[in-house]
Amino acid sequence: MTRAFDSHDHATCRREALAAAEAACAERGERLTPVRRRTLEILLESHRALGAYDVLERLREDGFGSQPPVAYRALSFLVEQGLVHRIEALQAFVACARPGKTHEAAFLVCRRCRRVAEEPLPDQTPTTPGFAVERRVVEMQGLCPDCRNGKA
Amino acid sequence: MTRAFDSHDHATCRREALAAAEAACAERGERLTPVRRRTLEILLESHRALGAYDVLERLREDGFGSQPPVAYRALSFLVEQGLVHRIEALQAFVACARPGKTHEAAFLVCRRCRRVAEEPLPDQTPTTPGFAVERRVVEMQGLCPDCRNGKA
DNA sequence: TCGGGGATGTTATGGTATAACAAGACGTCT
DNA sequence: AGACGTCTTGTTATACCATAACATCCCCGA
Repeated sequence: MTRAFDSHDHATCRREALAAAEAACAERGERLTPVRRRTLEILLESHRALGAYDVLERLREDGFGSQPPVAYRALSFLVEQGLVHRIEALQAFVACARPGKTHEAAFLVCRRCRRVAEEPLPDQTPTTPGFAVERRVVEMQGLCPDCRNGKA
Repeated sequence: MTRAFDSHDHATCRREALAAAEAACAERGERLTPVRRRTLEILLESHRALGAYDVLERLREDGFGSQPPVAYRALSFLVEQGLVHRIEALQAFVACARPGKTHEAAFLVCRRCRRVAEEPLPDQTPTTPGFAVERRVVEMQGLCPDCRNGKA
């Protein structure tokens, strides 16, 4: 499922992700309201990480509120539901490649095109006795195949 | 060397780290100027991550410049030299626990007290064919032993 | 002693994020 | 239907994080 860097049928990819998101929310009794849904759609248009203000601009164009909390709230909701991930090193957000269940993942982040692929996180990650790990941030920054070849 | 969460002789810990930093700079022909040295000392006072503006305030009190670039430039230099690490998830900086050679590390980051321990990074981290990893960000967020016990 | 490069300082500005409050939508209980 | 509580959306205002651009200074080598 590291489709971010591979050519694939993106229309289907998007449609499936949206359907999975709807199913996940329904199952949990959470509401995928218009702003939230549109925010997810915006992120699903590409496998790229977008800043909150990029998302906000798109939402404003679509007639939603134009102030930062509008975008941050929708993004927070989607992150809580595991439908979107925050890429710490970019301070940006990317749609989840495997929605449906909340999960942790490692990310391959292209510094040039900002596309992000998701990989499974090893069971074992470094720790030290007595430290209670709550969240694991694993991000590999570098160049994706296309950007290495100057294709993108 | 995960001393951040253990009691230890911190005066010695600090002194050794500073000596190692001086040695590293000397060897490379880099200049550990007064602002840079003071910035490192400030971070070495604790094993906690400090924001750039916290550092700046301390520098200003000590008679250095009071504008953000003063702190950011010193921090950038120290990060380049491997004497300080940036914690992406906190947008903050912590003195390196093993100065002397530039290296990558995994970090255990306490969300309550902001103390940070450094652990070796596994040789193997997730990737995908064709992706050229340039930098690895591995940060475990959670609660340190003291904060779990309400001690700190 | 005259450049020249690097370091330091400034002003100004831009990007990221949240607190606090007002108003609206919606289910539900009576 | 109407009253209530909760969740959601929207606003204003503000705080925090970061860097571009330019002036000055300092030190070293020619």
